[in-house]
Amino acid sequence: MPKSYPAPARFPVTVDVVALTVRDDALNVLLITRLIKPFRGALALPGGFVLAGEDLMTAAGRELAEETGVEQIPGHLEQLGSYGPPGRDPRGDVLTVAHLLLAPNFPVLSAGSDAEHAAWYPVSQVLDGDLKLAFDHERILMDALERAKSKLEYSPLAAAFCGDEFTIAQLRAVYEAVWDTRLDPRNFHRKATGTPDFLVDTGRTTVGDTGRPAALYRLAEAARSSTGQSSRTVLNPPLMRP
Amino acid sequence: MPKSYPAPARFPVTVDVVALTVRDDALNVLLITRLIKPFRGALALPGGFVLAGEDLMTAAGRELAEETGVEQIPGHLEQLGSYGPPGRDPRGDVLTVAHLLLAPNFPVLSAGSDAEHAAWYPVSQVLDGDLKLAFDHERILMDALERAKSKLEYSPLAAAFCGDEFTIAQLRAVYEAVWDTRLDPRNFHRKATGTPDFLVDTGRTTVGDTGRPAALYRLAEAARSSTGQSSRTVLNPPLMRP
DNA sequence: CCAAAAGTGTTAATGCTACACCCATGG
DNA sequence: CCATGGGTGTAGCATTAACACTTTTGG
Repeated sequence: MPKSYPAPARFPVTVDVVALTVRDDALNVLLITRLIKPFRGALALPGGFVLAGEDLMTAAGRELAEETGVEQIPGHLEQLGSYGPPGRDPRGDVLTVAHLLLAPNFPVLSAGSDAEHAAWYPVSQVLDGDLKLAFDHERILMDALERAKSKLEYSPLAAAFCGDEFTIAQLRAVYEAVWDTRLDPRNFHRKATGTPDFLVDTGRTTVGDTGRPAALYRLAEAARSSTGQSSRTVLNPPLMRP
Repeated sequence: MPKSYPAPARFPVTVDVVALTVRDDALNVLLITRLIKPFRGALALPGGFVLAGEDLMTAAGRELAEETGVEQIPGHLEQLGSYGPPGRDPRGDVLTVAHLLLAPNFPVLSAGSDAEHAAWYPVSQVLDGDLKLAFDHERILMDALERAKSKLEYSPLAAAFCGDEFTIAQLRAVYEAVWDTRLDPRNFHRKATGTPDFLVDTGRTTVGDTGRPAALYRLAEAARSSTGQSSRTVLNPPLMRP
């Protein structure tokens, strides 16, 4: 921070959140319909301005909560990267710090007309060009998707898409949705259960479903704590995309 | 960017650069000695304020050039992540966007007394606690190290530490320095040369060195273009840390 | 010829893919 | 007892780690 001659410019800083979940075996992203000035009526990532003295992660969680009506956001939140400032907001130089949320399929409150309307949209519709996003949010979404895909390979974060307890098949559905591939159920089962420090058997099973009941698993403690921005690979060997 | 009621705070934004290189088989980081107010006399990462209308990556390159005296920075520059704002700068809320430079061992101009003095320092000295860094720069360095380590596994970026042409042994020295391990020269050779779209033989060899001359390689074109923030793994299968 | 570093061959262990097969439940 | 999905076994193939060995230079 030296060289003080050029006046240190000050920038408005926003946080945006790419919230991903798996619904009906498809990857979905949380989008809001903008009600105000730039890109009014268009779809955009939820987000908003960082307040003075506020932590980035806190701001991301707060904005998400405000716009979905959910107090406690479930899942795994991490920083994705920063974009801008120049040329991404018609109002001027705005720096945005994008975040990535991997979450179970939580219900979004259909807010009243005075708030932004938030809803889940299949990612495929954005990729197909059926849905256009405001600002540079499509680029941010692309980066988020790539990050999510690669995270599943070497981290236990697929479980962040599931609830506290889940079956191997549900976990496999996450991989299949995010990677957009089919995986062999038998081999996936072995690899998931055979990976050390990944899953623990709760001893309980599903009931009432068709077919044989599936064992319920929980994330291992060692895997739970991999919450820091930089944490060493837990999945060893990694699960690789075909 | 909705909910305009809380006045959008404006933040000074800085870019910091973690420049890493390999010198004498050890990983080194570029640090400056601060000449001004906060943490005066302490070591810090090179960096400075982003100017209005300036791109983040451009700002990082500019600051690095200003503080090292080198016009064209060689190597691979990418964004690492953003830190703050609260509680990291005694002067107030400052947001910093950290960057990571993987570069060959380029000479740093010992600047005159009116500029910050930049020099390479062994990373091990920082890790051992022999060197203390200003602000939260030690944390940023830690994140950078983890990023660099994991990048070597699945990307061809180890070559960014070498010049345009290099031997397999030089490339191996990079892996050994960054990962702080020893690798079997024979197996490494096969893996590096056998990985598709990674290295191309220039047909030329080293001369004058002790022992058998080594073949000189260059990064393959396909690997060169993996400059985007999100680019699919090129090294397949990855080189894994022992 | 010797030392030193580059590069190749070989083998045993491991891991992965594909698929046959059995298990446990609901209807 | 049949359909449906959960879960296990296994054979063939690919990859790896460890190390013996050959090659090519300088002294």
